[in-house]
Amino acid sequence: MATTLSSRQEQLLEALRRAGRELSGQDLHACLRASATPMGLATVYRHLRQLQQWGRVRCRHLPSGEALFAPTERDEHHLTCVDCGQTHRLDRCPVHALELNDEELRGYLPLFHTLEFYGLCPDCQRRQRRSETEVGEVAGQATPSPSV
Amino acid sequence: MATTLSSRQEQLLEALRRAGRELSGQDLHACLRASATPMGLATVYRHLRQLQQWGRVRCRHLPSGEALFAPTERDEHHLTCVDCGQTHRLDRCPVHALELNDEELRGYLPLFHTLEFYGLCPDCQRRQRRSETEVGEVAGQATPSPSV
DNA sequence: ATAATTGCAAACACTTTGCATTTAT
DNA sequence: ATAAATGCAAAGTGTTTGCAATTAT
Repeated sequence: MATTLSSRQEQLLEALRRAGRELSGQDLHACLRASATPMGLATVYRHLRQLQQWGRVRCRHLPSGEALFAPTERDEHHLTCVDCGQTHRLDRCPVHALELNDEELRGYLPLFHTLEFYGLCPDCQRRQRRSETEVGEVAGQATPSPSV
Repeated sequence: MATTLSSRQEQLLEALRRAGRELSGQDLHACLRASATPMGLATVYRHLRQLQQWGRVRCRHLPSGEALFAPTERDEHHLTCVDCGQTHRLDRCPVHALELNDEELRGYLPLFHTLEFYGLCPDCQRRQRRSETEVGEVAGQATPSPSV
Protein backbone atom coordinates (compact mmCIF):
# COMPACT_ATOMS: atom_id res chain seq x y z
CA MET A 1 0.00 0.00 0.00
CA ALA A 2 1.56 3.28 -1.00
CA THR A 3 2.22 4.90 2.28
CA THR A 4 4.68 7.75 2.26
CA LEU A 5 2.69 10.81 1.42
CA SER A 6 4.31 13.75 -0.29
CA SER A 7 4.19 17.09 1.47
CA ARG A 8 1.48 18.21 -0.93
CA GLN A 9 -0.59 15.20 -0.08
CA GLU A 10 -0.10 15.78 3.63
CA GLN A 11 -1.13 19.36 3.05
CA LEU A 12 -4.38 18.27 1.41
CA LEU A 13 -5.15 15.68 4.04
CA GLU A 14 -4.41 18.18 6.78
CA ALA A 15 -6.76 20.72 5.19
CA LEU A 16 -9.50 18.11 5.09
CA ARG A 17 -8.90 17.25 8.73
CA ARG A 18 -8.86 20.87 9.80
CA ALA A 19 -12.02 21.63 7.89
CA GLY A 20 -13.91 19.03 9.87
CA ARG A 21 -16.39 18.84 7.04
CA GLU A 22 -16.31 17.54 3.50
CA LEU A 23 -14.71 19.82 0.95
CA SER A 24 -14.94 19.97 -2.81
CA GLY A 25 -11.90 20.12 -5.04
CA GLN A 26 -12.57 23.79 -5.55
CA ASP A 27 -12.90 24.35 -1.80
CA LEU A 28 -9.53 22.77 -1.28
CA HIS A 29 -8.00 24.85 -4.00
CA ALA A 30 -9.40 27.99 -2.40
CA CYS A 31 -8.06 26.84 0.98
CA LEU A 32 -4.59 26.05 -0.25
CA ARG A 33 -4.00 28.80 -2.76
CA ALA A 34 -3.74 31.14 0.20
CA SER A 35 -1.31 28.94 2.13
CA ALA A 36 2.44 29.43 2.45
CA THR A 37 2.91 26.98 -0.41
CA PRO A 38 0.02 27.73 -2.78
CA MET A 39 -1.32 24.77 -4.71
CA GLY A 40 -2.77 24.90 -8.20
CA LEU A 41 -6.10 23.35 -9.08
CA ALA A 42 -4.58 20.64 -11.22
CA THR A 43 -2.30 19.58 -8.42
CA VAL A 44 -5.19 19.47 -5.99
CA TYR A 45 -7.08 17.10 -8.26
CA ARG A 46 -4.05 15.02 -9.13
CA HIS A 47 -3.31 14.33 -5.49
CA LEU A 48 -6.93 13.85 -4.57
CA ARG A 49 -7.14 11.10 -7.10
CA GLN A 50 -4.00 9.46 -5.81
CA LEU A 51 -5.20 9.72 -2.21
CA GLN A 52 -8.48 8.16 -3.21
CA GLN A 53 -6.70 5.29 -4.91
CA TRP A 54 -4.71 4.75 -1.76
CA GLY A 55 -7.86 4.75 0.31
CA ARG A 56 -6.82 7.77 2.34
CA VAL A 57 -9.55 10.01 1.01
CA ARG A 58 -13.15 9.19 0.27
CA CYS A 59 -15.44 11.05 -2.04
CA ARG A 60 -19.19 11.22 -2.24
CA HIS A 61 -21.42 13.05 -4.67
CA LEU A 62 -24.43 15.14 -3.81
CA PRO A 63 -27.56 14.67 -5.91
CA SER A 64 -26.35 17.78 -7.72
CA GLY A 65 -23.26 15.87 -8.77
CA GLU A 66 -20.89 17.96 -6.70
CA ALA A 67 -18.05 15.80 -5.36
CA LEU A 68 -17.12 16.16 -1.73
CA PHE A 69 -13.96 14.78 -0.16
CA ALA A 70 -13.14 13.71 3.36
CA PRO A 71 -10.32 11.75 4.98
CA THR A 72 -11.33 8.11 5.28
CA GLU A 73 -10.12 8.07 8.85
CA ARG A 74 -13.24 10.06 9.67
CA ASP A 75 -16.54 8.25 9.33
CA GLU A 76 -18.99 10.22 7.24
CA HIS A 77 -22.47 9.03 6.55
CA HIS A 78 -25.43 11.12 5.67
CA LEU A 79 -29.10 11.58 5.36
CA THR A 80 -29.90 13.45 2.18
CA CYS A 81 -33.08 14.92 0.79
CA VAL A 82 -33.52 13.69 -2.77
CA ASP A 83 -35.49 16.82 -3.56
CA CYS A 84 -33.64 19.82 -2.17
CA GLY A 85 -30.32 18.11 -1.56
CA GLN A 86 -30.02 19.18 2.07
CA THR A 87 -27.87 16.71 3.96
CA HIS A 88 -27.21 15.88 7.60
CA ARG A 89 -24.29 14.00 8.99
CA LEU A 90 -25.10 10.86 10.92
CA ASP A 91 -23.39 10.56 14.26
CA ARG A 92 -23.30 6.83 14.40
CA CYS A 93 -22.64 4.36 11.68
CA PRO A 94 -25.21 1.57 11.62
CA VAL A 95 -22.89 -0.58 9.55
CA HIS A 96 -20.01 -0.89 11.93
CA ALA A 97 -21.30 -4.14 13.29
CA LEU A 98 -21.78 -5.59 9.86
CA GLU A 99 -19.28 -7.53 7.91
CA LEU A 100 -18.99 -8.88 4.45
CA ASN A 101 -18.19 -12.54 4.29
CA ASP A 102 -15.27 -13.87 2.31
CA GLU A 103 -17.33 -14.79 -0.69
CA GLU A 104 -18.76 -11.31 -0.85
CA LEU A 105 -15.35 -9.75 -0.43
CA ARG A 106 -13.97 -11.43 -3.57
CA GLY A 107 -10.44 -10.96 -2.35
CA TYR A 108 -10.86 -7.22 -1.89
CA LEU A 109 -8.95 -5.46 0.81
CA PRO A 110 -11.67 -3.40 2.45
CA LEU A 111 -10.77 0.23 3.05
CA PHE A 112 -13.98 2.03 3.89
CA HIS A 113 -17.63 2.20 3.05
CA THR A 114 -20.23 4.83 2.52
CA LEU A 115 -23.77 4.58 3.71
CA GLU A 116 -26.14 7.23 2.49
CA PHE A 117 -29.77 7.48 3.34
CA TYR A 118 -32.04 9.33 0.98
CA GLY A 119 -35.49 10.61 1.66
CA LEU A 120 -37.60 13.71 1.70
CA CYS A 121 -36.92 16.34 4.30
CA PRO A 122 -39.92 17.75 6.19
CA ASP A 123 -40.00 20.94 4.10
CA CYS A 124 -40.04 19.10 0.81
CA GLN A 125 -42.70 16.73 2.08
CA ARG A 126 -44.87 19.72 2.91
CA ARG A 127 -44.12 21.43 -0.38
CA GLN A 128 -44.93 18.35 -2.39
CA ARG A 129 -48.13 17.76 -0.46
CA ARG A 130 -49.12 21.37 -1.11
CA SER A 131 -48.48 21.30 -4.84
CA GLU A 132 -50.31 17.99 -5.18
CA THR A 133 -53.56 19.34 -3.75
CA GLU A 134 -53.17 22.51 -5.83
CA VAL A 135 -52.82 20.56 -9.03
CA GLY A 136 -55.51 18.18 -7.92
CA GLU A 137 -53.52 14.99 -7.97
CA VAL A 138 -55.46 11.97 -9.08
CA ALA A 139 -54.04 8.55 -9.81
CA GLY A 140 -52.92 7.66 -6.34
CA GLN A 141 -49.93 5.42 -6.05
CA ALA A 142 -48.68 3.77 -2.93
CA THR A 143 -46.49 5.97 -0.80
CA PRO A 144 -42.90 4.99 -1.41
CA SER A 145 -42.08 2.11 0.90
CA PRO A 146 -40.27 3.53 3.90
CA SER A 147 -37.90 0.61 3.98
CA VAL A 148 -34.65 2.44 4.39
CA MET B 1 -45.65 12.41 -3.34
CA ALA B 2 -45.82 13.04 -7.02
CA THR B 3 -47.09 9.81 -8.38
CA THR B 4 -48.46 9.94 -11.91
CA LEU B 5 -45.54 9.46 -14.18
CA SER B 6 -45.60 10.86 -17.67
CA SER B 7 -45.14 8.44 -20.53
CA ARG B 8 -41.59 9.65 -20.99
CA GLN B 9 -40.86 8.93 -17.36
CA GLU B 10 -42.40 5.49 -17.62
CA GLN B 11 -40.28 4.93 -20.68
CA LEU B 12 -37.12 5.78 -18.78
CA LEU B 13 -38.03 3.70 -15.78
CA GLU B 14 -38.91 0.80 -18.03
CA ALA B 15 -35.57 1.04 -19.81
CA LEU B 16 -33.79 0.94 -16.45
CA ARG B 17 -35.81 -2.08 -15.40
CA ARG B 18 -35.20 -3.88 -18.66
CA ALA B 19 -31.49 -3.16 -18.54
CA GLY B 20 -31.19 -4.97 -15.23
CA ARG B 21 -28.05 -2.99 -14.57
CA GLU B 22 -27.28 0.61 -13.84
CA LEU B 23 -27.24 2.93 -16.81
CA SER B 24 -25.72 6.34 -17.33
CA GLY B 25 -27.65 9.24 -18.76
CA GLN B 26 -25.85 8.72 -22.03
CA ASP B 27 -26.65 5.01 -21.99
CA LEU B 28 -30.31 5.82 -21.57
CA HIS B 29 -30.18 8.33 -24.35
CA ALA B 30 -28.59 5.74 -26.62
CA CYS B 31 -31.27 3.24 -25.60
CA LEU B 32 -34.18 5.55 -26.17
CA ARG B 33 -33.10 7.46 -29.25
CA ALA B 34 -33.70 4.24 -31.14
CA SER B 35 -37.15 3.63 -29.66
CA ALA B 36 -40.49 4.30 -31.34
CA THR B 37 -40.60 7.65 -29.56
CA PRO B 38 -37.00 8.85 -29.57
CA MET B 39 -35.97 10.93 -26.61
CA GLY B 40 -33.44 13.74 -26.64
CA LEU B 41 -30.59 13.92 -24.20
CA ALA B 42 -31.94 16.96 -22.42
CA THR B 43 -35.26 15.24 -21.87
CA VAL B 44 -33.52 12.18 -20.50
CA TYR B 45 -31.71 14.26 -17.92
CA ARG B 46 -34.71 16.41 -17.10
CA HIS B 47 -36.81 13.39 -16.28
CA LEU B 48 -34.01 11.60 -14.51
CA ARG B 49 -33.73 14.52 -12.16
CA GLN B 50 -37.44 14.58 -11.56
CA LEU B 51 -37.52 10.84 -10.96
CA GLN B 52 -34.68 11.18 -8.50
CA GLN B 53 -36.50 13.91 -6.63
CA TRP B 54 -39.49 11.66 -6.43
CA GLY B 55 -37.37 8.84 -5.10
CA ARG B 56 -38.14 6.56 -8.03
CA VAL B 57 -34.62 6.53 -9.35
CA ARG B 58 -31.35 6.39 -7.49
CA CYS B 59 -28.02 7.47 -8.74
CA ARG B 60 -24.51 6.60 -7.67
CA HIS B 61 -21.22 7.86 -8.95
CA LEU B 62 -18.21 5.78 -9.83
CA PRO B 63 -14.85 6.98 -8.60
CA SER B 64 -14.46 8.31 -12.13
CA GLY B 65 -17.41 10.62 -11.53
CA GLU B 66 -19.67 8.87 -14.00
CA ALA B 67 -23.24 8.84 -12.75
CA LEU B 68 -25.19 5.58 -12.93
CA PHE B 69 -28.93 5.31 -12.51
CA ALA B 70 -31.16 2.49 -11.35
CA PRO B 71 -34.79 2.23 -10.25
CA THR B 72 -35.00 2.49 -6.46
CA GLU B 73 -37.27 -0.50 -6.40
CA ARG B 74 -34.20 -2.56 -7.09
CA ASP B 75 -31.62 -2.77 -4.34
CA GLU B 76 -28.18 -1.94 -5.62
CA HIS B 77 -25.15 -2.01 -3.42
CA HIS B 78 -21.61 -2.46 -4.49
CA LEU B 79 -18.06 -3.30 -3.73
CA THR B 80 -15.76 -0.97 -5.60
CA CYS B 81 -12.01 -0.90 -6.07
CA VAL B 82 -10.75 2.57 -5.22
CA ASP B 83 -7.83 2.04 -7.56
CA CYS B 84 -9.12 0.59 -10.83
CA GLY B 85 -12.80 1.36 -10.29
CA GLN B 86 -14.01 -2.17 -10.95
CA THR B 87 -17.28 -2.78 -9.13
CA HIS B 88 -19.31 -5.81 -8.12
CA ARG B 89 -22.93 -5.89 -7.17
CA LEU B 90 -23.73 -7.23 -3.71
CA ASP B 91 -26.47 -9.79 -3.60
CA ARG B 92 -27.65 -9.08 -0.12
CA CYS B 93 -28.00 -5.79 1.64
CA PRO B 94 -26.46 -5.85 5.09
CA VAL B 95 -28.45 -2.78 6.08
CA HIS B 96 -31.92 -4.13 5.68
CA ALA B 97 -32.16 -5.03 9.32
CA LEU B 98 -30.99 -1.63 10.42
CA GLU B 99 -33.11 1.34 11.14
CA LEU B 100 -32.57 4.94 11.87
CA ASN B 101 -34.25 6.15 15.03
CA ASP B 102 -36.59 9.13 15.04
CA GLU B 103 -33.99 11.55 16.21
CA GLU B 104 -31.68 10.49 13.43
CA LEU B 105 -34.45 10.72 10.86
CA ARG B 106 -35.09 14.41 11.59
CA GLY B 107 -38.55 14.17 10.10
CA TYR B 108 -37.29 12.75 6.82
CA LEU B 109 -39.41 10.36 4.86
CA PRO B 110 -36.96 7.58 4.07
CA LEU B 111 -36.96 6.47 0.44
CA PHE B 112 -33.85 4.38 -0.04
CA HIS B 113 -30.23 4.12 0.93
CA THR B 114 -26.98 3.33 -0.74
CA LEU B 115 -24.25 1.28 0.81
CA GLU B 116 -20.98 1.19 -1.03
CA PHE B 117 -17.93 -0.68 0.07
CA TYR B 118 -14.57 0.47 -1.19
CA GLY B 119 -11.34 -1.41 -1.15
CA LEU B 120 -8.58 -2.75 -3.31
CA CYS B 121 -9.33 -5.57 -5.68
CA PRO B 122 -6.90 -8.50 -5.75
CA ASP B 123 -5.22 -7.29 -8.94
CA CYS B 124 -4.58 -3.82 -7.62
CA GLN B 125 -3.31 -5.22 -4.34
CA ARG B 126 -0.78 -7.26 -6.29
CA ARG B 127 0.14 -4.40 -8.55
CA GLN B 128 0.68 -2.05 -5.63
CA ARG B 129 2.73 -4.62 -3.76
CA ARG B 130 4.87 -5.12 -6.84
CA SER B 131 5.54 -1.45 -7.47
CA GLU B 132 6.38 -0.91 -3.81
CA THR B 133 9.16 -3.48 -3.76
CA GLU B 134 10.43 -2.19 -7.10
CA VAL B 135 10.70 1.35 -5.83
CA GLY B 136 12.04 0.10 -2.54
CA GLU B 137 9.39 1.38 -0.23
CA VAL B 138 10.65 2.62 3.09
CA ALA B 139 8.61 4.43 5.70
CA GLY B 140 6.17 1.68 6.54
CA GLN B 141 2.73 2.72 7.61
CA ALA B 142 0.11 0.52 9.17
CA THR B 143 -1.96 -1.38 6.67
CA PRO B 144 -5.25 0.45 6.30
CA SER B 145 -7.59 -0.82 8.98
CA PRO B 146 -9.84 -3.43 7.38
CA SER B 147 -12.83 -2.11 9.29
CA VAL B 148 -15.33 -1.98 6.49
C1' DA C 1 -56.10 29.46 -26.93
C1' DT C 2 -53.13 28.25 -23.23
C1' DA C 3 -50.04 25.61 -21.08
C1' DA C 4 -46.72 21.95 -20.88
C1' DT C 5 -43.20 19.14 -23.23
C1' DT C 6 -39.53 18.54 -26.37
C1' DG C 7 -35.16 18.88 -29.11
C1' DC C 8 -31.37 21.35 -30.36
C1' DA C 9 -27.48 23.81 -29.50
C1' DA C 10 -25.17 26.76 -26.53
C1' DA C 11 -23.61 27.29 -21.95
C1' DC C 12 -21.77 25.46 -17.78
C1' DA C 13 -19.03 23.41 -13.98
C1' DC C 14 -15.90 20.35 -12.74
C1' DT C 15 -12.08 17.60 -13.82
C1' DT C 16 -8.25 16.06 -16.60
C1' DT C 17 -4.39 16.66 -19.74
C1' DG C 18 -0.34 18.68 -22.45
C1' DC C 19 3.46 21.05 -21.97
C1' DA C 20 6.96 24.20 -20.53
C1' DT C 21 9.00 25.43 -16.09
C1' DT C 22 10.48 24.64 -11.68
C1' DT C 23 12.07 21.82 -7.96
C1' DA C 24 14.10 17.89 -6.00
C1' DT C 25 17.46 13.88 -6.32
C1' DA D 1 22.19 15.53 -14.95
C1' DT D 2 17.97 13.10 -14.54
C1' DA D 3 13.69 12.52 -12.90
C1' DA D 4 9.60 14.08 -10.58
C1' DA D 5 6.34 17.67 -9.39
C1' DT D 6 3.91 21.92 -10.50
C1' DG D 7 1.13 25.66 -12.68
C1' DC D 8 -1.15 27.32 -16.42
C1' DA D 9 -4.21 27.15 -19.92
C1' DA D 10 -6.55 24.26 -23.12
C1' DA D 11 -9.35 20.34 -23.80
C1' DG D 12 -12.71 17.09 -22.33
C1' DT D 13 -16.87 15.22 -20.09
C1' DG D 14 -21.22 14.93 -18.54
C1' DT D 15 -25.06 17.76 -17.37
C1' DT D 16 -28.04 21.86 -17.51
C1' DT D 17 -30.37 25.74 -19.65
C1' DG D 18 -32.49 29.08 -23.15
C1' DC D 19 -35.43 29.18 -26.61
C1' DA D 20 -38.19 28.26 -30.51
C1' DA D 21 -41.03 24.61 -32.22
C1' DT D 22 -44.20 21.04 -31.09
C1' DT D 23 -47.70 18.64 -28.75
C1' DA D 24 -51.26 18.20 -25.56
C1' DT D 25 -55.25 20.27 -22.89
